[in-house]
Amino acid sequence: MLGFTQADVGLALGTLYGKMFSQTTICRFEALQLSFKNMCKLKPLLQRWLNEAENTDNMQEMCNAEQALAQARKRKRRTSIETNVKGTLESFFRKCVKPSPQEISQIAEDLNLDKDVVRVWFCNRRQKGKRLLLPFGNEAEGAMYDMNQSLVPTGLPIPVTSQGYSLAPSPPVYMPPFHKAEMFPQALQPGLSMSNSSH
DNA sequence: ATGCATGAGCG
DNA sequence: GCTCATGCATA
Repeated sequence: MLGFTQADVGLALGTLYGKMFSQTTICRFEALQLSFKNMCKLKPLLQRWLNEAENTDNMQEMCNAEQALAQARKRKRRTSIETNVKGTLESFFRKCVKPSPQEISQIAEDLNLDKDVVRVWFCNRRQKGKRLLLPFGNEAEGAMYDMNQSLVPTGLPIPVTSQGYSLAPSPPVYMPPFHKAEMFPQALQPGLSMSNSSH
């Protein structure tokens, strides 16, 4: 509504509070795709920015990129994994969310991929499953990760394989007492939705 | 908007 | 090596 892009906002947060953020992070914030903790941390900053943006005329300055794109080409190039290979990785993931280094090597060999690519894939896959689904343990996946006994003081027997991951997550006896709308009400208010109204 | 990657921090 | 916050590069 205010005519700012996600990149604009990320940049403005930098000149405004010192800490800059990328378009990616702003996007993921809007889509509620960050961890709960991460969302809580960023919300106040974005809240403040929004107040500023609504009550200020001259904000354009802050949103002008003057980034020094003098990046040394050190970063590894993004490897693109074929969709059928991704499917195979997914099936491995369903069997075991946290394979041992040996198992990773085995999988990497089977799929003709670099060991580190497979390792990072599993890291990212776990993170992806965790960030959104954990708070709303309805669709099974999120609860699969850190089933610490500390959450279940009754000492329920949780089946765990020799690798240390649980195969059959017993239904959480502690239903999270909150919902999306209660956590980030402003994200659902029609007046604040930032859907692109152009093109 | 999202996939693969980096790096800090923690054992 | 893992998690977690974060982002470059690309779909």
